[in-house]
Parts: sequence; C-alpha cells; structure tokens
Amino acid sequence: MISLKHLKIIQALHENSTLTRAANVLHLSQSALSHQIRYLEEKLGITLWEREGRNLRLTKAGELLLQTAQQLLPILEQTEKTLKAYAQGRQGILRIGVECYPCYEWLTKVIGVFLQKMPNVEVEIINKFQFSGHEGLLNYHIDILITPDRERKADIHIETLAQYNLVLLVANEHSLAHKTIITPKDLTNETLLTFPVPLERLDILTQFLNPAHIKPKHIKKIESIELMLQMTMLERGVCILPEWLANEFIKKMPVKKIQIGVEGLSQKLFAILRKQDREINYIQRFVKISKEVVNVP
Amino acid sequence: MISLKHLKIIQALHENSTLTRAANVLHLSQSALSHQIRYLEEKLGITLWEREGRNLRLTKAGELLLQTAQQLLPILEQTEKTLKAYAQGRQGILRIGVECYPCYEWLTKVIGVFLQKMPNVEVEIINKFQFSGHEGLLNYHIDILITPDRERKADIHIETLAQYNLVLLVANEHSLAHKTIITPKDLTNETLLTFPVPLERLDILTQFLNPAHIKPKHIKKIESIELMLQMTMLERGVCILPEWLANEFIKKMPVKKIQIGVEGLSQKLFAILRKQDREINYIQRFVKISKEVVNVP
DNA sequence: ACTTAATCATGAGATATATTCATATATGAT
DNA sequence: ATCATATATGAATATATCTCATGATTAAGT
Repeated sequence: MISLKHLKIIQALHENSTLTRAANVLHLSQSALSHQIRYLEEKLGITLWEREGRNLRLTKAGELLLQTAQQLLPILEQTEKTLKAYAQGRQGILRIGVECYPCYEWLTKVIGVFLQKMPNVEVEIINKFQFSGHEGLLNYHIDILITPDRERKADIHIETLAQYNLVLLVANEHSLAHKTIITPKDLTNETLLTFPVPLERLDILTQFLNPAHIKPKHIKKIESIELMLQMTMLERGVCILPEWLANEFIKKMPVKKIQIGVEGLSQKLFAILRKQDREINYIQRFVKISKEVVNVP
Repeated sequence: MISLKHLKIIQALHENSTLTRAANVLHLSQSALSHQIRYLEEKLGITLWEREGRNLRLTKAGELLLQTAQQLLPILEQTEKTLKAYAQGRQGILRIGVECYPCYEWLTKVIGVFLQKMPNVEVEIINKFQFSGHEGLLNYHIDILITPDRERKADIHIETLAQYNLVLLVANEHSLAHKTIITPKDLTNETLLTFPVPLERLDILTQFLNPAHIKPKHIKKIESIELMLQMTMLERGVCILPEWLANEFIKKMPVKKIQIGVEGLSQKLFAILRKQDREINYIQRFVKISKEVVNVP
C-alpha cells in the first residue's frame, strides 16, 4: 500500500513546496506525482493534503506520514550506501559529521592516513546539518560526529580524540606581537576574527574573556580560514586557532602565535557515535587511528 | 531500488526459512519471490543469500538488510494503522503491551472505562514480545508498556499508575488460614503457585523470601489464574496476588487473604512510553484515566 | 474585467514492473 | 535410483507507473 516511493514523494513535496518542483527533483513528471498522491489518498481513504489555492498543505494525517518518511528514509539510505560499499568490496561506509571549523581542518589532516590505512571503507564528510549534529547522529544521517562539545546524552558513546591549546594569532608588526602570554585586558581594543558560529560556542569568550568581564572591540565573522589569516596579517584583526593549525601558518606568513592566559586555553575534540555502533570494526579502527595520528603538540 | 516489498520478503524469508513458505505467507507464488530476490541481488550487485543445498542463508549483506527491515517495517506498520484509524474518524491507535499477569488483569479492569471515555481511539493489547517489552516500545511494536519493572532508561517516560499490596491467598481450611500476617518462615513447607515468569521477577522471592534466606518447598508455574485459584482452594498450594484481585476471588471462593510481612509487600504498576509520545493527546488521556479509574484499596 | 503565467488534475496510451504458470534443475533422505 | 521438496527460469499475462496532452483553477498584473 504505502511504498517508499510515496514517502519520497511526500518528503520531496514538503521540501520543495510545489508538485512541479518536487517532480523535477525526483526526475518525474508533475502528472506522475499527482497520480501517485491521488492513489495514496484513495487507498488510505483519507486526505493527506488540503488544496489551498494552487498550493498543497499537509493535513494532520499528512504530517504523520511526513514524519514517518523523515524517520525511515535516512535509515534506508544508509543501508543502501553500505550495501553499495559492500558491492564494491568495501567493508562499509562511514559518514563523518564535523560541527566546527577546527574539526574540519583536523579531519582533513587525519583523513589521508585514514583512507590509506582503511582502503576498504568509504568515507563521506558532512558539515551541514538540518538540525544539530547530535540529531543527525541519532537520525542516521551521520555515523560519527567530530565536535568540541561534550554532550552527555543517552545512547551515545563518546571518545576523546585530541587535546590541544588554542593560541592567539597576530601580525608580526602587531602591538601585541612582543608578548608571550596575553591577558583578557590585552584584547579590549582588538577586533576578533571568528568563524561564523554562535558566540556561546567560542571558547575564547566563554572560557577567557567573559569570566574577566571583558569584550573585544569588535567581533567579525569570517567564512574562510585563509581570509581570516589574510586579515590577521594585514592587522585588520586577531584570531584564535588551534596551536597545531597555527603552527602551519606561522611557517609561511608573517604572523606570530601567543599563549592565551597563564595556563593556556585548552580545547578537546570528541568523536561521538551511537552506542550500538561501538562494536563495528571500522568505527573502532577510525577512533584508534584518529587518536594515534593526531599527535598535536 | 530497494522497496518495502523487498524488505517484507527478506523478513518473511527469515521468519519462514524457505522461499516456498514465505511465499505462502505473503500470498505470492514461490516464483515471484525468486524473481524478486534475484532482481534485488542483481541491482545491488551483491549476493544476499548463500544457496546452501536447498536452503537459503543470509550473507553479511543480507543480515544488514534484514536488520533494516526489522527496524523499518514496524514503524511503517504503526503509521499505516494510525492512518487507517484516522480514516475511520478515530484519533489514532494505541497499542498497549502488558508484561505481567497482574498487568493483564489490571488492564481488563481498566479497559472498559477507557474505551467508553475514548471512543475515538482504537486499542490493541499485546502480551507476547519478540524480545522485551522495553524493546517492543523502542521498536514501535507498542506505544505503552504496563509493567511492574521500573526501567530507568533514556528516551522513555515513566508514569506510576497504581500502588497496592500483594497478599497471600490460602484455602480457608489451610493451616495458615488463621494468621493475619505471615512471616517468611511460614512458607518453608508450602508449594508456591506462580505465573510462568523468571523467578527473579517474582517480588515474593526477591523482596520477601530471599532476604530471609528461605525457599518454599516447591515453586509450581501455572498458566491460568483460574487454575491457580482452583489449586489454592484444593490446598495444592498457595499463591500471591494483588490485593484488589484477591478481593474478587475471596467473594466467590473459600479462600482467605493474608498480609505478607509486618509491613506488607507492595507493588507498583508503571506505564512506560517513548518520550516523544508524551504530548500525544490520547496517550495523556490514557494515563490520566488509568490513574483515576484504578482506585485499588 | 481581462490576460497571463503558474499551479494541480485527469484521461488515454505507452512503458516498465511484477506475478503467475509451467517446467527445469538441484538436493537430501530412504 | 527414486521420491519428495527445494529453488530457478522463460514466456505470457497482469498490474502499476509514467508521460503526454490538455483541462481546470488560481493569483497577480494590467
């Protein structure tokens, strides 16, 4: 009766608003979708969409079906991907979600070694989430989440992957450049360049500046790390990076790293996974390899 | 590519061992199934079954698909049932799992009032579980579990429905009949009639006899509550029942209830549900009505 | 009010997919 | 070797699904 095709249609219709657009996305004719939803409504004996002018709006029953679709389709998709990976002689497919910019940089450093050591596992990296990374994990959109946020929730398993210091990067000519350690006060008149994430997720604020009740003059959000470094170099601001990442830029650009506070500002990266996946061979190996490879000073 | 039909086939095949029998269950010809699994294997480019003589055995890939089927099909089935209920003008369908004999008796007492007060909700009662009731809940085989076991797990919500004393029932002529309170020692030479559940789930043992390091002479498992009462009456043993249930039998049979221990032996019944279902109107009403109706002394 | 562009709906015919029937092939037990 | 019981397969049939062409409805612009 209800088939996966119907679930896909209801989902596509929800995401694309109109039958016509949904049909395009699904590579079908508008007519086909129209027939299908009519068939489904007829079979179920219930209206799933209210016709509102030239729009369709889901009824309560339709919402239920949509919810089911959103629950089932990602699971099936993962299974299909894994089977496809099997078919190619691989062990499976590992979808890694990254939830922060350093995570992404870190992953690019690890991934080479990883792919080499595990040629039998296909890897997919996902950094856009419909909701949160944690939701994505539980809804089977990803299998592993790399994040600095240690979420203690049920049915998930947490592994610590790395711990390192965050450092301040400034241009060599910058007035702070002679310092070896900065205090919160030093940043009062600085423009802080950050990645575009909510402020409460910036450790430099929550762990360092906020406790001292100090705000930087400006906080400027920048998408790309290269651009951020350019602006730092040109003294348009200062930025905070993991030390291992900072070390690379110091080599090739006129910038200097400075320790943050007397104790340093440390950050951890965690790998979060579904508890039931702990036993999966390639997931265990991913965690193991990750810990070994990332030997960040 | 993979369709629900395939998932149903793989599941039926697993449950019925042979293609032929699975085909019967699905009301299809053996040929149809054979074609379908061939098609699926061809499309996926991977063997799902090993042909072992005249049996089929799932490969690792097949196991994965089976697992997916077992995860998805119950969810879809529940959605279909709910939609069907909607179609009949009902609010939904509520599948109640009962995990103990008193639970079942209790439910039969409540269900009348419940159906009357909620004519718009269809009810289904399930007392056989593939695994545990808790699993059944998380796998969408049931929506509410009635149980005396308070399981504190993630993503489930617990409501206390009732609290009452367990009492000992003996024949009027029984040597213990004159007592108002029994001690563990009193049961040393008795045959204890119980429902067929694992011993560790019997409160009379775990809460009363075990702590005193006393065992009854025999423990005899009996399926039906009527038979249990018959045997009690004929002095073939004694049994433990909820007081509210015992009260009914006392009225019509020559049996007597006796308090267990100085403090009495109390038991609670809980309703367990998935957290995300808490808001559903008819589930809230079920819990509310249950608490009101069951006014067990 | 008329026009236009965009939407969904529908019927008929074409295509694709699934099922059955009849039969072949393979296996294990006796 | 024979028989009972499996699965596999090819061809014919039945069913389901899609597209095409077109109609009907609606919202917005003139």
